[in-house]
Amino acid sequence: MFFVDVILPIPLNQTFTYAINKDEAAFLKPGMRVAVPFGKTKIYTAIVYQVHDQAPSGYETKSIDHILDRVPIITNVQLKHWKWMASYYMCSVGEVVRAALPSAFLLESETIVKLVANKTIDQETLTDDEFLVYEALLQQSSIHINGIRSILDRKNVVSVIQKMIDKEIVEIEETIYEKYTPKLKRYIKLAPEHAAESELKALLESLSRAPKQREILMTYFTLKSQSPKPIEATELQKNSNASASVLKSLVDKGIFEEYFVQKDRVEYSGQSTQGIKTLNEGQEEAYKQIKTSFETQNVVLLHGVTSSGKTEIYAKLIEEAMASGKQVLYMLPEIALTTQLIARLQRYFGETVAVYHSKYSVNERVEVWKAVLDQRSKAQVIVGARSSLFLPFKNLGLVVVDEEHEPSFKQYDPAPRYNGRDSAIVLASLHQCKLIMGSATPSLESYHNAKTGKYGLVELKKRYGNVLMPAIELVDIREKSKKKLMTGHFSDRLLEEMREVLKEGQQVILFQNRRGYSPVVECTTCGVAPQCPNCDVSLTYHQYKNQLRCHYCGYHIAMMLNCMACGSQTLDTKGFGTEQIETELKELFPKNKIARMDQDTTKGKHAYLKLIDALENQEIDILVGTQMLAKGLDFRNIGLVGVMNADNLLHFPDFRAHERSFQLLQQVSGRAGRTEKRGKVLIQTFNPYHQILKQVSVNDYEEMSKEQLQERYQFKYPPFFRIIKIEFKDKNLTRVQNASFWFAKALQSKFGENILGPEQPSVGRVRNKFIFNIMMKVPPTQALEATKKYISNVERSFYTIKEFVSVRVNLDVDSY
DNA sequence: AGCACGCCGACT
DNA sequence: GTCGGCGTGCTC
Repeated sequence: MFFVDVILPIPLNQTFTYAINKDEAAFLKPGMRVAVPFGKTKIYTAIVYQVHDQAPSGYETKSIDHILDRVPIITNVQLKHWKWMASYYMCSVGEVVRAALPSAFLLESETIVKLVANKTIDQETLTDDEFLVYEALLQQSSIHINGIRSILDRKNVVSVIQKMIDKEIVEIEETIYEKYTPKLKRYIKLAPEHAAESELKALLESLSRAPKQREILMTYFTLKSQSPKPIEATELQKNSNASASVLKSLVDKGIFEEYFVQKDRVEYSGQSTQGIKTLNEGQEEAYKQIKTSFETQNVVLLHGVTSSGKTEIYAKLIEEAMASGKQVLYMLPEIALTTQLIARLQRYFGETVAVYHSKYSVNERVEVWKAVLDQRSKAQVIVGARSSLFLPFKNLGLVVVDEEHEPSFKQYDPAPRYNGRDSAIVLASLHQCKLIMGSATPSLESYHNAKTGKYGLVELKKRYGNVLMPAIELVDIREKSKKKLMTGHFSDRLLEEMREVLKEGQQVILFQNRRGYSPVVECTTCGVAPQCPNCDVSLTYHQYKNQLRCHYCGYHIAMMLNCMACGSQTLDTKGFGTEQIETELKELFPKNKIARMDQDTTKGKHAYLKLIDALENQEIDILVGTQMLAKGLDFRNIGLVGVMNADNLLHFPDFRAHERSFQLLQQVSGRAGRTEKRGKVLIQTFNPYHQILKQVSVNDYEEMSKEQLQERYQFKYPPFFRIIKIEFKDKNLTRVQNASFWFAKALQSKFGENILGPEQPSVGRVRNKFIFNIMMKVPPTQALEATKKYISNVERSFYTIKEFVSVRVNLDVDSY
């Protein structure tokens, strides 16, 4: 008897054991997929973890349904890495698998309904619903359960089908189908019986009365003589100017044969068009330092000011890793925002660059996966967002983590709540390769790690081409408004500078942070603001659709005319988002072209690119935008960057608010003046004496980090203490309250004052579920393993309490 | 997490 | 009297 332990993509922290026969046992290897029955009805895709002959006790094993792969699609290193992630981030391996595999690899069974064969049915005995199903099945032979839902136009169709099963009219079947459909290219060749030279003349004569077909045939021979490569159907059609039907008739006649070859979607057909730029002196020096550092360190932090040319240094390192035939992973925070960078890498490395991230279609992702697995040269360099670290690398030679400080490397909502940068470090160590991370404003954790010798540290303080850092000026808008020098949200200084820059034909970027400060609608009579019915937040106003929307659950309604509370028509849009700035700008600068970049205007697939292009082609004079503007955009002609209001950044209730503000302001400032002319940055604030703003204005990262790290130390925050967040969710307020207090008490008995809360977060209810959080600070001396184990134990006894079984507990390790 | 089983209120 | 609400418990 043989058995296989498999991992199922579900949040249960265990493997499941199935029976297999001897042949299967010899064939199955860890990392292959099998389809297994699970529970009463479902069939799931599972990952083989190990094959053995130890019969489990205590339950009957089921047999596997069938094998889905011929070779493992997951490597042993991946399984190791995923196990580490599951244990470090306190989730099940199944949850990691779910996040890691392209969904096309994880098929689930679907219920299919069919008529029972050869049965006469007395239609009189059917109810209306049953008749509809019956009639539909006469047409289509089998229907998907969702299809029946739409036929009957109701959600609960199971009972109807159950009745029909009882009456023996229909039967059901669980089938899994392959979601992945490789894209095929159609090729044409001459049928073998006509291939002989002697046949040719006869063939052409036979077509004398079909000039179009003859034409195609002639074109075929022309193409064939030009190059020996296979001839594509579309190519043939295009060259002979024929329609698809003419070609088809030749195929039907048996003169041509068509055949299909799998085409890979993800290909960049271009060659590398230019070598890597020669490094300048500063870059060369940094490069050498990195190399030296790599001799003793596995991780090196490259701290280089904005526009200092970090990418070229990465490129040089990548080139080197590639030269020894190794794979390279280049991780970025938000791939959609970096088309510029991808284009650059493709110029350097041509078709060896493949892009991978969650917004690609499932099929594209499967193809990249397979290309990496087979170590194909066209996926030697992978550029991707955090999920690209799940790819099946076999021969990883270098990992680059660009914009290392970006918060979007952390996944918050569904488990695994992992940090892409940190997980990449573990990945690199499993592959015994080096990792270079870079940023203009490193995260304090990484900087601290570098300063204390855990990572190597290389600094690059000069901008490329010795362009000067922009001049940063703080504008006190409290004083300005006292002196009546504000026009809407614009100070006289900002307007002055804008006019100046525009006059010189340069462009302006205005930055309006939205987080925590949205355009809320309020009634000026009774002071009531419309709330989301499902979440504890005010709805925000979206001008371009004239809607009120909830950022948390997506709820939206049309903007009302009358206040819902008092009925008066005195609703006013308060606060100021990008829309309002845009409106003001249109009045202030009627002659200039103004555009806006935020979640609203970049919804469509290419909307973002269009905006970037327009900005690059100088079709936009002033661009107003949110956070998005801060991320790695490289424009030549920005003379001025204006920050509308720096205060709402600084006052965000989070221990990282100061660090984040510094990073954001520094990054936005970096958009200004990337050419010879020195750029200018104006930061409007109510509090120009704030430490962080002063540090931003003189570019003093060093001072900022020193001061912030001191505070972190004093208040027991990372990088000195770890933070584990425990989140409780339930639709009953009292229940979550009780649950979180119970949990906190259990932890306090062991960890005392290092347990904070429970507290209701600033948005206390989302999608009709109430939320409470406990924060746990883990001192550096406290063993992390043991701490996690303790939490798990508390969680286990927590769930034995009846009242709490419905409460969801989410653990978030390093929740920052 | 799903998903089926099972026990109580509002309709034919 | 049924339908269908969601509490409870299990999945190799």
